[in-house]
Amino acid sequence: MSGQEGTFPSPGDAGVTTSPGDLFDPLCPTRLLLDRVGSRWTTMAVLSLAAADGELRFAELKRVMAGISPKMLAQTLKALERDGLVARRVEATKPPRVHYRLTGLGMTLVEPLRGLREWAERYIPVVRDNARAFDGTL
Amino acid sequence: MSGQEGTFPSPGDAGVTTSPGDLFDPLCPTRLLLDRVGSRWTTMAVLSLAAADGELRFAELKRVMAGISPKMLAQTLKALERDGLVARRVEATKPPRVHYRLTGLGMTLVEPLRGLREWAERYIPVVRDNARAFDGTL
DNA sequence: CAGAATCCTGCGAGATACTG
DNA sequence: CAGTATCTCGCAGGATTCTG
Repeated sequence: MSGQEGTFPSPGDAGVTTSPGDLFDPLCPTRLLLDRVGSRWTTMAVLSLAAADGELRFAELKRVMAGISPKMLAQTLKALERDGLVARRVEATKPPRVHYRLTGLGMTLVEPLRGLREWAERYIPVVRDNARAFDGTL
Repeated sequence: MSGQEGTFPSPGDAGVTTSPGDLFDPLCPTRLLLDRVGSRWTTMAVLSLAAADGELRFAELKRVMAGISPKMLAQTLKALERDGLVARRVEATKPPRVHYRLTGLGMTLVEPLRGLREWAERYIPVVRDNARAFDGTL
């Protein structure tokens, strides 16, 4: 767990692929992203940490992300840490306290996510109406 | 296959909150969005249709979305049509031709998606490096 | 408190074959 | 060509229990 923290890219280096069909390719960036962010828990964890605007402990996250099992939380956090999106800080007290926060990299993900979320809040009601209408006329 | 509500032991708090924690709530817009767009195929379909900038036929989509089974394609398209994101046009020829295109609503989704995609193309390499480094120092 | 280990289950999703 | 119908299997993900 060395410094995957400050490991920022040269913003200049470009994408690998640009055609959408490559989503099928396991190496396609967008596919890789979806493999991670496609999960509810991952997204929720990032959004929760972003909302906290600082650190949250395991139990706090567990409370905020109502309904998540400790297993899934640990798993989700580990994946995020592995990817360098979340940083883990252990306080070596007798009952250990572990704090999680978004890394700089993790924070860059918040904006695109917010875009999705804004879309959802604006249009999902329409989508629900569509779906109901569609079902009604079946 | 109509309503899938009630699967959750909704906790006592009946909140109309907008905090990210609501992703747990089956009614949360963002959750609903993730349930749809979280899937690779759905995203790929929208992106493919957006890239085509017009209509695509079933077989064309099948070709573009390499590797998808007819079942998954039909399923994905039906869901998108149900949500009003994609429009279906049937040409009643002897071998029927069916065309799909994004609706106006569907097009509004492209931008947020593009945001995600740009993030992916810029940062996924970093993420991969982080993951490899993380695994290496395990 | 933070997590690891274990068991169990539903259904997401692929492959295949068939029909209008 | 544009789908539907079936079967199967993997594994995500929930509940539960245990430990440092």
